[in-house]
Amino acid sequence: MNRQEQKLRTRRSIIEAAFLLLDEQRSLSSISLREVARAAGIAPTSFYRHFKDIDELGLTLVDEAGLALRQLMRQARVRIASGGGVINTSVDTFMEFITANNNVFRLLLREHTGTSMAFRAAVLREIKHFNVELTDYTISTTGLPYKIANLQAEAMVKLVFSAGAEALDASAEQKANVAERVKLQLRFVVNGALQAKAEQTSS
Amino acid sequence: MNRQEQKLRTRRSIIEAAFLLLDEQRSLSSISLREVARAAGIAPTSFYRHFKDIDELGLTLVDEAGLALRQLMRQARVRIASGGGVINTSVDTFMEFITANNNVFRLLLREHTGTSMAFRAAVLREIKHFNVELTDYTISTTGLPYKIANLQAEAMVKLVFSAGAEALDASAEQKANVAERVKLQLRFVVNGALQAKAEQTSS
DNA sequence: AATTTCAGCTTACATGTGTACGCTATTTTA
DNA sequence: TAAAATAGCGTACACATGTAAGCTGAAATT
Repeated sequence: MNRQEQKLRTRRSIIEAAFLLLDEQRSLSSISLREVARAAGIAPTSFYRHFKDIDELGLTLVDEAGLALRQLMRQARVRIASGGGVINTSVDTFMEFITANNNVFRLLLREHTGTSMAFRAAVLREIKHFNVELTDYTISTTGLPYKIANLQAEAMVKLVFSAGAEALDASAEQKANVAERVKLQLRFVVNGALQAKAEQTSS
Repeated sequence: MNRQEQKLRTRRSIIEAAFLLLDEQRSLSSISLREVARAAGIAPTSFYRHFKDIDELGLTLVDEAGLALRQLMRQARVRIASGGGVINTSVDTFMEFITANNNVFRLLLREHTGTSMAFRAAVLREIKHFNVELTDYTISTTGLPYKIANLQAEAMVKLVFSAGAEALDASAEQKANVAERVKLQLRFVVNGALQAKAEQTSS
């Protein structure tokens, strides 16, 4: 067996072990090097062959989570193109993501307000992606001026993430309920923004 | 000096020491009993004379933070009564609170998505207070039907808390900027909700 | 075939943790 | 004034942590 291959494989098992540890009760800052090593089936000191720090592993996890999120966006865009309503489709896709990638979203949520400046920054970067993309989309489909489109997009992303947080540990019915509510709230925002534009142009 | 008095005083110093420890880099789950005891100027084992657990201290802190938040609400209500616009006044009051009680808000924010189910529940209870009060207020001032008023209130609280999170570690200018933006977003929501009511009653 | 590289291991140590146990000094009660 | 209660202390222990040092065997290079 190739050496690089094996190393990559071990690296993977470290990352996946870490994700598994990030359940309901744990955050990045509370998982220890030894614990991860144990779960990955390697000696504590072997960890250093792959990551300088446990913080470096943390950043890697956030990046991976961001990647998954971007894939989600792409998926949502495809679905929107094939009809169904932007808000409906986006929220549904998001909720599916949360359900399927429970720990991934939990990581982003926790570290968004977590104790590590570096992790917070990394998560913020991912959220910014959402804002930018949604702003562009809004401008191109509704012709809203940038400022309003951007405010709208930011508000929508915040509401969806908040709803995600609520839905994270909820039952299927509760999730459906949260989804329904946030959809209505998003419509408030969209209609309010449209109205703001009308007022602005008529003055 | 009275004995109860002295005990209360020590208890206070434990609580305040803990709040001081909860700066930018620390969360409830990461402060240790010994650390708190050290900062409070007592022996580690004396801690148990006041709290069963360090978790019990945690819950106490969340409760105190919630109390401060409710005082904030009262203050906002007084200010609103003396004119200035609901949204403007509320957001400004909130931002002042965040600035003055930095660590208190940080605690609520962190534990809202934190690792302890008990802490999360405690924070959610405080947020629910906001929702209920704002819903009632909205119904009484605008006559919106309960469902819409509630959705609106929930969305507004979420947006304000998100903005608070953004403003937490920001400069004065950045804070002003965040405040301005969230005010506009809140207007989107309010107008959107009004429109929803109009549509509902006309159908 | 000989040499170098290196992923992973074992051992070891200093440090921080929660908390059990029992003591002391002072206040409170009887 | 004698007895009981108790806030706070010092000591002690078992345990987990991060990581330094050096070894091993297999893969890669020469």
